[in-house]
Amino acid sequence: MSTEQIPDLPTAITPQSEDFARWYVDVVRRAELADYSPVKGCMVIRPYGYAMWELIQQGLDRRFKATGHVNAYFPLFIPESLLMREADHVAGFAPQVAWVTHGGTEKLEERLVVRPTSETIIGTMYAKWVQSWRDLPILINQWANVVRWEKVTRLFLRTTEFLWQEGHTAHETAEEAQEETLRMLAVYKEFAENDLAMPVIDGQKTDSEKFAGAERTYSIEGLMRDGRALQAGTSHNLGQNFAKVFDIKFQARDKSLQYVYGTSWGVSTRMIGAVIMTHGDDGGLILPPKIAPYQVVIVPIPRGNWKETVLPKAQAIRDELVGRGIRVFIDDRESQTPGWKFNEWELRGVPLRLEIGPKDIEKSQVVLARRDTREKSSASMDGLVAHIESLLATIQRALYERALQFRTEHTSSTDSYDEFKAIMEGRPGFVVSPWCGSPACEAAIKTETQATIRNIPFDSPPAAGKNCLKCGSPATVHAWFAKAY
RNA sequence: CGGGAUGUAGCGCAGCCUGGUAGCGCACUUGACUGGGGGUCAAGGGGUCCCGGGUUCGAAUCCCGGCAUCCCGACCA
Repeated sequence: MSTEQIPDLPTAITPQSEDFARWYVDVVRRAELADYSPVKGCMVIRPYGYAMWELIQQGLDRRFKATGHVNAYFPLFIPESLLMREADHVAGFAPQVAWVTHGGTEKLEERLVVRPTSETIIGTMYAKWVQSWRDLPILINQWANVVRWEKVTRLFLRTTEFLWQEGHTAHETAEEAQEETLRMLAVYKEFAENDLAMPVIDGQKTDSEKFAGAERTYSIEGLMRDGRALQAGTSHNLGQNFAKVFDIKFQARDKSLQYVYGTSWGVSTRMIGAVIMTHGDDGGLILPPKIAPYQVVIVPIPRGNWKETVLPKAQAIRDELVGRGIRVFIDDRESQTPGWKFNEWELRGVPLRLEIGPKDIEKSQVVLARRDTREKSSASMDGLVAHIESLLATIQRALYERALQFRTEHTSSTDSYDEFKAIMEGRPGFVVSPWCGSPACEAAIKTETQATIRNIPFDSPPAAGKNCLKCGSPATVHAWFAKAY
């Protein structure tokens, strides 16, 4: 079996090195993942992009169910008085909510907000549903859209309306709530690494970056190919904050009246943006097989009476692959040449392309082209399905390894602020540095370098004996800094 | 909300300085030949030149006002 490297060809896409932001938009639009809409700040998720979201949903939903959660649906509208109850929550979200003031022509007695997140409305319902410790825990997830009136929007990363899931749980004890918070963060990490092939740093957010109304916030953070970090998921331990405000009380085993301990956790369509920027190259999108709408695209080579010879063979292969649960598309359009299709499907990130023509049929083989390595090789028809299955698994693994290597190469550590500043100006990425825990130092670093603390990883090295990067006083932890989206 | 730029065919742009029939590339339609890395030829369709006002015989072009979008900063999944 011979292997050859596919030659580079110019695409309609701005190279990453020239302008990463533009590369990103070019890819999203040319790959037909999403498009701008006439509505300010809102995008249309096109079928190809939505198929990715459906695969992400399936992967996560299966994991949520496996950890005991069930799905439900709560209203899109939240009365003003509910949103306003929790002080920190109000301060965090009031500036960016959309208001509904009229129903038809009539002015509403009480304004409604379009949910920016659902802690308040769900908390209100939990107060009705919980009386006894026997009613706990409540483990509910919701797949929904939310609206946040952001000033700046970017396709998938930050739009006025976006799709997400939000889990909201209520527990008997603080320990249980903390376990749940960390359990779901671990689910996110495992999903990101296994299905998205995106290595992430899991850890705790600093106070200044934590969710409005939470006691503790945790996140997973990925590193994009331009060296900027992206928060890909968050999990919050709400303590008893919302329980006290919404009066979610239960009678405990010792007959006393107690407030529940809450958590909430979410990931959004932003994950699609994360995948694009973790794996993509100048040829366009590169999709991990597990979330690729088409894992294999078959391009039949139209020659002579190909419809009688090549096409049936391609269809037979397709049927066999589909029978094994592989997502396959035969691109038998006559309006495009094979070369055009090769480029198109590479641009759209399909992990594996299968070419089959008269020459292959003579030799009882096909040609396989990997998107990640851009290698082409021939493969025998015998055992083809098993070969493709193993290749897809190899690609999935290779993408993760490549992303992990990129992150390792773009992670440094320093105790010196001068060096820190130099790194942030030059080759960006994660920088691990000792920090005293003071919000003032954190804020000063952000102002001076644009870098923020992404989180404090669970496996962060001990900081005993170290001094804070910024102020020089004794450090309490090693924090992971980066410029972020 | 501050600083900068840009609005011309679906997309990317030229034309504007120096006013005179609205163009180019890609895409699209029809047909033929093609087809193993973005094919060739032929024939076509498509315009509120962002909006409003002004100057002028005549405005995409000059002047005034507005709006929108994008980029850079402060807020964010």
